[in-house]
Amino acid sequence: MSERNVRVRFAPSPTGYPHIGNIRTALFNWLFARHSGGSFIVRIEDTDVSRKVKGAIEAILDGLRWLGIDWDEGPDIGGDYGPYFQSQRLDIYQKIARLLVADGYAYYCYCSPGRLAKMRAEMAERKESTRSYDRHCRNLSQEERDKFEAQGITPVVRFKTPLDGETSFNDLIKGEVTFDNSTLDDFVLLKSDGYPTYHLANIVDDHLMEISHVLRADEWLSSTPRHILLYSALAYEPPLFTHLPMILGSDGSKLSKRHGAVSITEYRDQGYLPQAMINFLTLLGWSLDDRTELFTTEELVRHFSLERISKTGAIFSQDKLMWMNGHYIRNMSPGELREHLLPFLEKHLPEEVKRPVSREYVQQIIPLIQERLTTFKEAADQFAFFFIDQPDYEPDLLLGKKLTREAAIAALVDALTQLRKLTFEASSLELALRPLASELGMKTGDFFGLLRVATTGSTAAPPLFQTMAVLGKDKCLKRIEAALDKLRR
RNA sequence: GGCGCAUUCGUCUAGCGGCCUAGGACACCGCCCUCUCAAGGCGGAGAUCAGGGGUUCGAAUCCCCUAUGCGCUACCA
Repeated sequence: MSERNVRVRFAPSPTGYPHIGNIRTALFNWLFARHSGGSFIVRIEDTDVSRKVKGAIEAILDGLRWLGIDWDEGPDIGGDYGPYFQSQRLDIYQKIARLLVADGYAYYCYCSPGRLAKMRAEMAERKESTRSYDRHCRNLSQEERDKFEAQGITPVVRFKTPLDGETSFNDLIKGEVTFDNSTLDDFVLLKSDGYPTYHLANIVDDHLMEISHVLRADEWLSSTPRHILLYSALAYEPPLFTHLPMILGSDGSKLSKRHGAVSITEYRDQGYLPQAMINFLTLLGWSLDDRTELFTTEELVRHFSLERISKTGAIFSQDKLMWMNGHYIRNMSPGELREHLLPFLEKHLPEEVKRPVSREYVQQIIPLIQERLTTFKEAADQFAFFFIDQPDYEPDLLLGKKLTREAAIAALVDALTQLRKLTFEASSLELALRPLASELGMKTGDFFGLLRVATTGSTAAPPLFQTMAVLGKDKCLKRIEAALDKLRR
């Protein structure tokens, strides 16, 4: 097996949005494939008809594409091992299920969902250690079977799990894991609607598609002995298993919607960079050493190794993601940043702002906002004052803590007369305004603070003179006049 | 309940018997820079390595027990 080429797969189920945890699994598979020069395959596990969600496949694939994760075989591009939709491989699973029954490794079960539910309820009530199928149909006589068939019941196919012995396997990160067969139940292989369960389809396809390594989430560890048993019943050679630590929510349980955004597309829409997501997600469960944590994708591919995947689940830290995203934004060229930012501004700036948003103008504000950004969507709100007509704020904001109304008015009036005479460049603005502060008997900080609120509507903004220069004389004078109005009212 | 996996600063992690009086990063606090906010620089606080037994000259690192957490326990994946 180890001599074989690396062939790994990402096998999402189209039952919802592209969950961050699933995407991370895809990412690890992809990194491993690219690192070892193997193949990365996408296979759609659409065997649950009732839970199928329209548009889910495209959303998942889009998420991967956005991150730059590409595949060598898959639903859209095909490949030598297709089809890559399990719903198109039903005949294969059915044939193998029949084979398993014929060989005595599986059997037909006619139990109704109702009987099963009742049985489990009773078991729970009696506090029995086992809460799974009671093997009612495991040893049905031909006669009994005929009776059920005559009633028109479509059976499911169940695996005939060995009653004793144990099953163990060597997980590449967990090591040797052993289960008593007696703790395993006779799980369903083929449902009554003719679709296979995960267990059957997974094993059959991994074998047929010559998958060499299975890297999947930790939650699968418990079903691995069933899979091993199936491989052996089918006389297939099992792949190498690696169970990945899970991504957890802030309370330490499996990351889910109640923890906040869990779909990769939400992060895209909030204005996170693919590079930041890749870097961050990889570090949730993998590390190179004791200090490196900023990686390009190429570096990740170069260094990635199964041995350095950690064993424990990791809590998803929004804080660190935001820091990392800010880091990548700061490292962009102004032109790149502008192109990334523009669509977000178009979409999220207040309606009153004329569209299309001016590229040249955005180019001008980039140097002022670049180091202040953490996400693009946030920029549309935080720096809207650059675009709108008049910022909206409470008059008291102009006064701050120590300024009296009279002093503020006097300062703004003087500033206005000075400003009217000036050309709006950062240097000339500073040259005129700095002395004015002392003439007014104000500290520069207080005076500039006042002007900052008047011109931007906020106490926190990029450097004042540059901001005013970009805003332009006309806008600044109008805003200061408006500020005076607020104070006099 | 049963089975399985896990357990190092609040969080992500380094550590695979002596280099550890446990290193880095995010977050937090302070200082510097400074017109505010950031960014950046410097510094600080923060983990008796879940607890208890062993093994060893020596254990965060190996073994056992306990506790806790998480996962699985569907005709879902």
